[in-house]
Amino acid sequence: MKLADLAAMAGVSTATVSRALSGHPSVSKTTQERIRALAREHGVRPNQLARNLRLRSTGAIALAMPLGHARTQHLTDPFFLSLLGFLADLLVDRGYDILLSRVLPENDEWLDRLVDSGRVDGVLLVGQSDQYDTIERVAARYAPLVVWGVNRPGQRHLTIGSDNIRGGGIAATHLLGLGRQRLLFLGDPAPPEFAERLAGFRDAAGATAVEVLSCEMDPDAVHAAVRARLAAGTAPDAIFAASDVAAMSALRALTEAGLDVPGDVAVIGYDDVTLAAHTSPPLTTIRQDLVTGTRLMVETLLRRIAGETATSAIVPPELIVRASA
Amino acid sequence: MKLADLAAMAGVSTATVSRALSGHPSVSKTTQERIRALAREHGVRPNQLARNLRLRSTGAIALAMPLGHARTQHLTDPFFLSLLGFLADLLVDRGYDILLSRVLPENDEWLDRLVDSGRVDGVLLVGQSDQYDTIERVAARYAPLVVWGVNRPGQRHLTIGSDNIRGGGIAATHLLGLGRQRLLFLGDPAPPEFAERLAGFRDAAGATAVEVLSCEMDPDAVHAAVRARLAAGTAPDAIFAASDVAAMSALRALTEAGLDVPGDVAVIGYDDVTLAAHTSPPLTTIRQDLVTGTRLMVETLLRRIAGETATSAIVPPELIVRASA
DNA sequence: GCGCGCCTTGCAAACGATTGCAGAGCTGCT
DNA sequence: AGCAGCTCTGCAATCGTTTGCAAGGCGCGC
Repeated sequence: MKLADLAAMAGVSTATVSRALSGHPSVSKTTQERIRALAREHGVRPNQLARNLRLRSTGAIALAMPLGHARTQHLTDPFFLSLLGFLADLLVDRGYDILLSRVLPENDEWLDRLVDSGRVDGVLLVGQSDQYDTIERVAARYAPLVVWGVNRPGQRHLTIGSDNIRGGGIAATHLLGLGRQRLLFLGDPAPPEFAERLAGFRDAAGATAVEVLSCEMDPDAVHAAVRARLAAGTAPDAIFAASDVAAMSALRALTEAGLDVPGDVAVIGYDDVTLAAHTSPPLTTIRQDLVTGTRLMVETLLRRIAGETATSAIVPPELIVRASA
Repeated sequence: MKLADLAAMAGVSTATVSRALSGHPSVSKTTQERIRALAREHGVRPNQLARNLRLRSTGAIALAMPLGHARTQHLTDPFFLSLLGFLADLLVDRGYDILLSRVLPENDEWLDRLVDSGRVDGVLLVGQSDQYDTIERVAARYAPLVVWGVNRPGQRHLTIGSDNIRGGGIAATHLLGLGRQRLLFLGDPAPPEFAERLAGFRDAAGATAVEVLSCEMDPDAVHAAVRARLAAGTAPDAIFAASDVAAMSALRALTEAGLDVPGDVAVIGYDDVTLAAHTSPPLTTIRQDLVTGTRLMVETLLRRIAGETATSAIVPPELIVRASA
């Protein structure tokens, strides 16, 4: 049932109906009441699509995770899911809906399509993956875009993220403090955030060599990689995993190989997902403060939507010492 | 940049541009190529809103969780989040976007607004909460609506869900088999799925009395409720929690009270969320098969969108025995 | 009695796409 | 030459709102 139908029934124009329903002051109290009552009675609900088209605003925010590197990584990834959960709560509280969008960057148009589709008022991206240049290009012409990820010097697009270099450094320092000497970085060093974690790790390791075990971030792939590595020769005595999920796969592979954690091998993860506190042994990890981070993302985005200025921000990572290292 | 602009540049009508971009056979190869090239060069991307309005289809599915009972329950709830993850993967694979929608049922219009907004081609609901009647009413006039929840005799709306009565029964049987006598059901018995779990539990308990500790499903509330109950008098020797999250809160309260699980009190949860395997002790629980469940939801919904018939379905629950009971 | 201003309401133009129908131009056949 | 038939393109309506502008009706003051 559309406004025009109601207008016909009420014997007025659709213009009047529209104004009555939106409480426009220029329509008389009596007509307003009459139309309101009629609308309730017949269950009239304006088509949002038409409304959005006319108003050029939608009340929706797009949320996407570019899966450039890890095609196999799914939305079921715990880190993404909890980020999503926090963001969803915050946005819903502010009256926005969330468009969870399809992103498989087969070409460099995906982000253009998203921002130009007219379906959303702003875009939130989780991770830059291998799409840094695309994001940079689009951000130059489209303001309401905020990314969870790394911030490089001279970067144009707004990011909120944890200090990955620092986080990597903290991990290395902690492991060295435990007297570990054969350090191994586990994960895909290609995505920017992981690259920074590795860089910070190497930096703080100083003279101590860092072995890199590069693999896809999918749990089975990580598990297989670690198992192969353990079969290949002298085990490391410390593993710094690029994510908690990777760390958990490592834990499993180590246990299966009969190695004790942290006795034989210390393991440290990244993210502090909810699960990390419950693995056995409980995972020592570098926490990303998602409560603060997601709040900043939403605030920054809303500021940009309102046409105000905003800046990137970095939330400090924190070492959470549990039992695995 | 809209089609009309491109049309002006190319010296043709917007009609031709539209047809060229959509590969309509009635526009000549040469014009098609020329317009395509021009479009690429100037980054023309059709406004989806206008397109959807005209076509009366959107390529998006709404996903919502009515929070009638548990106002405090957030989207960060692990069960909802993993359901969301599975659904998102499935829908995205089929080319649909997901509109994660604001649902706070302050009145009984929320679902009408969602289906009449024109923004989605179909609606997926997680849980019926206290909105059973509303859902029933809307389903009578709106076909593409599928709900995760309970199925009652004579129900009109399509549901996919696990057999909660059976699940409750399995829990009771297992606990009685362990020789437990003082059974306690923990959770809010109001939402239909929880009510059924309790009913099945009671039924299978037979002559053995079942105490009900009713509380909000928010973790802190559950924890407080269990603590108060333990302080109040003789502890139960078995707890059946309405969800894994509630079970985990119970675990914490029991440990704090110096009780051993499962020595003093056996604990059994519901859902088998990822976390359940990693609590200490690992949680015995009733698994809901989400892989099958979500696949059925999506298939059923797509069938309804296509105008075909479809029926409700029930996936069997399964007892996962770990260490807590 | 007339004109001014106020209160309501309606007309019609947006918003930006898609598509049925008609017509323009061309070829080819008789 | 004339006409049928085919290929391509454009006109204009349509989807369902919102809103600037203008106008109708009415009261009131002079």
